[in-house]
Amino acid sequence: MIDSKKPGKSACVDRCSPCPVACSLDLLGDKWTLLVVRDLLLGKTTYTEFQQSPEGIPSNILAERLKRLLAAGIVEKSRYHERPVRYAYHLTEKGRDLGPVLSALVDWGNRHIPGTVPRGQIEAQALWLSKGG
Amino acid sequence: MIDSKKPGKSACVDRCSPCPVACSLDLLGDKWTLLVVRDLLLGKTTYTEFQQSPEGIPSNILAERLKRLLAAGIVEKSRYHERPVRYAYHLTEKGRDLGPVLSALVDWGNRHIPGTVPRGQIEAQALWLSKGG
DNA sequence: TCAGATACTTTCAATTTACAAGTAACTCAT
DNA sequence: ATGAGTTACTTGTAAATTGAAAGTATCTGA
Repeated sequence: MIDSKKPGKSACVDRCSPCPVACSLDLLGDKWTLLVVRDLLLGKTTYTEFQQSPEGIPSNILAERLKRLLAAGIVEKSRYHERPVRYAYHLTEKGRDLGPVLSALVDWGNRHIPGTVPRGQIEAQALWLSKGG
Repeated sequence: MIDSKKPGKSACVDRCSPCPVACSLDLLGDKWTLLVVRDLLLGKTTYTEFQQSPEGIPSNILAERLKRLLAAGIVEKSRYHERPVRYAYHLTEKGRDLGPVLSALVDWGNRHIPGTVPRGQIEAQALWLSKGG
């Protein structure tokens, strides 16, 4: 493993609210971060795989988000191949614990946004959804 | 009720991904939107109440987010008093269905961000959490 | 008539994002 | 051994979004 997290005794960095929702959103509240987590939960591991997702995350944003998730202890990075150097990203336990959040978003989207691919079809690909909700 | 939603046959406006997570995040994926939903779930109803939350949402952002939530059919607005005109915002069923998403964020925050106020203490104020998770 | 409350809107500097292109290290085919 | 291709990024820059502050409109009550 290459990067590590700092324990940090107290909570909310940006906003200094005591609310767990506010604190979580400081880290996760944007259009891209949870999509990277989704990809990781779906079993993707490399920079290129994340880039190839249908939403088309910009490269600089992806790099920045991976750094933040790494710093937050939500993902970890490892070299899975030397010469040429290749990296794999994986969720930590903290990251896997976001399963229920993603799961709730899938359910809400399925119920209220017509045309979204149903939970069952995602389940076929993913491991987390079966136990996530 | 003052504003209304358009049904709209298909789904994802911005990104045109079929993923329910991506579509949900197009609407909800930022630092403030879900905090307004949280306040609504906690029983707050007026513009001023939202502004008074400890996170201190900027006034222009609040106005814009309320418009978006209104347009998306997540909240509805009503006059609860004439002369002086006073407005109350409430969640629609679509909005109340975000309860599990917020609930999952509370659980994740409580588990992984030290110093956040525990679910039990929020439950005391809110109705949604007891059945939301 | 004048301070105070509610519900916003406007202005503008600063930050963030998106898009495109570039870089560095290495492989493999010719 | 040269040159195209792959992976994993970084850099530059224009455009969009945000944040902080101030302003506007309407009404109340002293």
